Amino acid sequence: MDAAPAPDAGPSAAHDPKPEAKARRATIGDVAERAQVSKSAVSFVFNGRSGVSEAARARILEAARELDWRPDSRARALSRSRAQALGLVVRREPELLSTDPFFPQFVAGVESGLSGLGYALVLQVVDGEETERAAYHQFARESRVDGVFLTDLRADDERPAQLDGLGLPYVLVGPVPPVDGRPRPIGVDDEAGVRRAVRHLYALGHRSIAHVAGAPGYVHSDLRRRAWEREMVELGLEPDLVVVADFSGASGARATHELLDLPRPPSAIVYGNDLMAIAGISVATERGIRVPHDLSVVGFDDVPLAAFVVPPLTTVRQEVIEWGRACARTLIALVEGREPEEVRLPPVEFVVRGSTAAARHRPGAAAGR
Amino acid sequence: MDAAPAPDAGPSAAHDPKPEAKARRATIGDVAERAQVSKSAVSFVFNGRSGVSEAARARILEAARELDWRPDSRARALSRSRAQALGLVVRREPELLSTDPFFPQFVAGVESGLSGLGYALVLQVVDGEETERAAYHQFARESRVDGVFLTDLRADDERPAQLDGLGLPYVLVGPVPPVDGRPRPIGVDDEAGVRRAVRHLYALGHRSIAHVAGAPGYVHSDLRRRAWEREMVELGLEPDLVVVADFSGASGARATHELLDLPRPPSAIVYGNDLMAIAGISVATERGIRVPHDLSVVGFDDVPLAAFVVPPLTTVRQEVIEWGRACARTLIALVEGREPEEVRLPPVEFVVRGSTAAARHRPGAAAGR
DNA sequence: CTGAAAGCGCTAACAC
DNA sequence: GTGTTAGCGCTTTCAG
Repeated sequence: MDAAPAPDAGPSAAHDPKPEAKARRATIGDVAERAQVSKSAVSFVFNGRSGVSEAARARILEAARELDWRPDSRARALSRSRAQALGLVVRREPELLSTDPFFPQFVAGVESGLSGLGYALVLQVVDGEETERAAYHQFARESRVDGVFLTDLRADDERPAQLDGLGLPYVLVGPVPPVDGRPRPIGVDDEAGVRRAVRHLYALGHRSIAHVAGAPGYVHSDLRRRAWEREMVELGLEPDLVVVADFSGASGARATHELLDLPRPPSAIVYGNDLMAIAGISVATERGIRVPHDLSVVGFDDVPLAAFVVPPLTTVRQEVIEWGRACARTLIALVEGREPEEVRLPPVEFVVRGSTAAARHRPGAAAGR
Repeated sequence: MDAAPAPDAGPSAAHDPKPEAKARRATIGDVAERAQVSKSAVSFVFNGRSGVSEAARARILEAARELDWRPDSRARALSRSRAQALGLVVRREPELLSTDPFFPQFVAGVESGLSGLGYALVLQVVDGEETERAAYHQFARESRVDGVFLTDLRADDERPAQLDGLGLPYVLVGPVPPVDGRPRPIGVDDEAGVRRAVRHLYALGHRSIAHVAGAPGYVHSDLRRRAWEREMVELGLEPDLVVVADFSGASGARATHELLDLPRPPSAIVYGNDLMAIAGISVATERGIRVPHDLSVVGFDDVPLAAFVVPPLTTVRQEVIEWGRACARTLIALVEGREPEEVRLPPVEFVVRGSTAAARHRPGAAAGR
């Protein structure tokens, strides 16, 4: 208590970051001066433009290093009329947020696509349609970002039209059917994954294969459901055992009960995601139905836990990180007015683990022919 | 091939957002003109400062609405010398990224704390120490953000010192012991959760309680481990059964094998997180050891799946969203030079499910006394 | 209470 | 090749 006006007053959570290093941050002018060149020369060097002699260039780089100077992103953004940032608006129900394997992986992929290109990723989490719309509006009107990723597309999604109106470039992320006049969507082939799952079960002798669908209205839920339907039909089976759930564990449990309560329960279930599948296994086990002996189960996503539940989950895996990277690169090309490279993503992978097995012949079950 | 220089050339994923609406975005000048006032009047209104008559104020708001104008964040950032953005650098190994329930929830919480305050969240995912350091450096030197969240603190973490050097404000996120001269950390009481888990098992008659620790070097891993140790000692038990893992499912499985291979395997295991615990259950089951009949298991995190595995996992839950919100508010106060409010987070919750049960008296097991 | 004017730090024409 | 200069759109003194 002897240091008079103590610079650090009070036991707060605050942290005052000016011990004395409040020395004005270097600017492009300082660098130019130190390197004996004009500001534009410095600018040119840091923007990869020609027109600076090798000698000057070396001095500039050296001066910048000595001053630890980097172009101020705010000033740069203002004068280039570009934010140098890309936006991602995530709309999620609380329960799904921390379960969804997509979001973190996608973000990681996007980052790796952005890396070194001078773009930042601006994230916004919203909880409803209204706030979602407002988020895009704000991104655009405040020039926070130069473009956005559109994920979790819904049937009749209004966001593409909204963004067109706002003049904000975007990439459609997901297994979305292309629409003329719209940017081509970037996504993996969910359909192929589901079809392989159904065929796999068929090959194991299953003829009564149910589907627990994800939240309706989302393109990826509906697509997975239709893929199941189509494959069933192609195999000559009736696609009648479907329960609509919402991707949550609770809904998966509920749907499973519903299916198992049927007079003729299915011998296999294809779930719209792993979370529902794992909940389904839990429900079956609880009811004394052994997986995979009495019931085969397939998930979708291949969450890291999938390999560690009992029994290990047979599921469909996508390379989400790769996917995010491709989206980032495409969006950058887009906002910079360049032609994006053709995107070619690895196909989905069908991962067979312990939750699927040969169908047991149950008397009374709808066996083949 | 007849439309000469077609404005939309090629079947690309690109999307050109200028159908004609390239109408120059409104600026503060347009609003001022329309409202018959000066630019500063508009600025004052949008910054909540007094000095504008009610009439003028109303006209300004009306004009802004008509023009759909919002202050340009880039220009505002430049003139206020503030980015109006907060940064989060996430360093994660690929496998853990999509499993970790913390990250998405924390982000959601931060967003809800930011909401309406005009700050954006800038995210960066990095994969190593070097890129991590570079990320903070870049955030600071380019003035991308006004402050950052520091998560996943490590013992002897160099980031606080780095950020002090860079003059970038931060909040420490986690169950970190406070250090004088540093901003007070914001976190929940991991220790209490682990201690409750151990006491719970003790009350069930377990005397041989092992711990599978998370990645060493992280404050939260070490804290959980020490909490287990301390509680064991207080209960008069020997804290000798500990295996160091790394939070991944694979490591949890390995650690579990190791413990079960012991001549006198534990009757209960407290894991550093749910993922390892679930992998542990899987391993035990595989080996013919029934959970909870032969082995009790406790996790940490309460991932959404925890309730749906077989058996449902007894675990410790934290209110991560609430936590993120508090961090956001504190950091904003910090960067704005205000005194942050005292943070009071809800205590951890111990969730008892089906993976713990009374200890079975095994002959030869180290029973009480 | 209102208006004019000087920046914020950088980019990009445009002369030299 | 290199330097000069005028903005980018907003905030914020400082006169009126």
